[in-house]
Amino acid sequence: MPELPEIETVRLQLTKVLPGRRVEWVKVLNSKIVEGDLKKIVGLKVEDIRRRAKVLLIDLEKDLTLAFHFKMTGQLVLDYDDQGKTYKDRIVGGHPTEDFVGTLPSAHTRVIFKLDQGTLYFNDQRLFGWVRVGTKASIANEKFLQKLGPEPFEMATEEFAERVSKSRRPIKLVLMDQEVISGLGNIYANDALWEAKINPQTPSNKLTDKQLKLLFSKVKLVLEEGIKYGGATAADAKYIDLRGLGGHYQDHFRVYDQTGLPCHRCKTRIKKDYMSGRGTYYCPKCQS
DNA sequence: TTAAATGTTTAAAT
DNA sequence: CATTTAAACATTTA
Repeated sequence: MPELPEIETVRLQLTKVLPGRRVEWVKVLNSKIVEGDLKKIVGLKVEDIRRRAKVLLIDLEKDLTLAFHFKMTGQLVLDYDDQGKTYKDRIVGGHPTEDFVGTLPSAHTRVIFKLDQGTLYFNDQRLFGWVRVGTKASIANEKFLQKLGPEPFEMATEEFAERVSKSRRPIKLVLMDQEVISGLGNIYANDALWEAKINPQTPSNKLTDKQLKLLFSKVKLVLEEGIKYGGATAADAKYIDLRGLGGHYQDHFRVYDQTGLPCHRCKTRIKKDYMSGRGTYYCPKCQS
């Protein structure tokens, strides 16, 4: 599920309660998604929680780091008081499913981290995600993190323009290319292009300086808004209002998942095509 | 029954 | 070599 804003939302939530907690034990329910020996972190205290692109990083004592990638359906649920078993005692983030509010561990729980206070569950129904453990440096040096392009909020406009305009590929695919700019996925790429009035098929090297500059500002705008609203919880509105958890960016989608609805600018119906197998939403009039 | 889903990797085709 | 598309991963839901 998650893109940069959804992971950032989880990070902000966990930062409130996780630092200082000690790991009592770890139980791996599906070893397929785990790399490294999670036993290494037993007895260690959580020090910091970071994010790089769509990867959540939990730093512990002894210079160790846990790295989580949620891919399409990963989620973290922290039952922070061990009060048990209702959503009232939980922090949830990631792909919204009934696991947020049901009994844990669930059928999709892959790893359980028992803390001195609270329990953290990593759930992932499709098993695309992963959890890795290693020294801070070894995690940072892994191929996946190594290849990532700059963070949108740490990149200069000129750098964005230079990296993006180097490619002849369609701009939407370039925005989603984590080696060019990291953190954008299908929702925010679609929405940023609508904001900038650029057709998703436009070859990146055909964009004018003006368009590149505008696009970069819109990229940051939609990401900021995603973070402001706590990320997107997709169409599963049933999980949104329990505690105000799960995020509300879906109420602010520009074009993503808006097929057939009127464009907010010109009322033309939003169209859906496919690019590289991914749903691509745009206004055929103002993004022509 | 078929299609699609907020992601990434790999192989195969252009 | 650059680029593109499709398939793969595994599961659920419309």
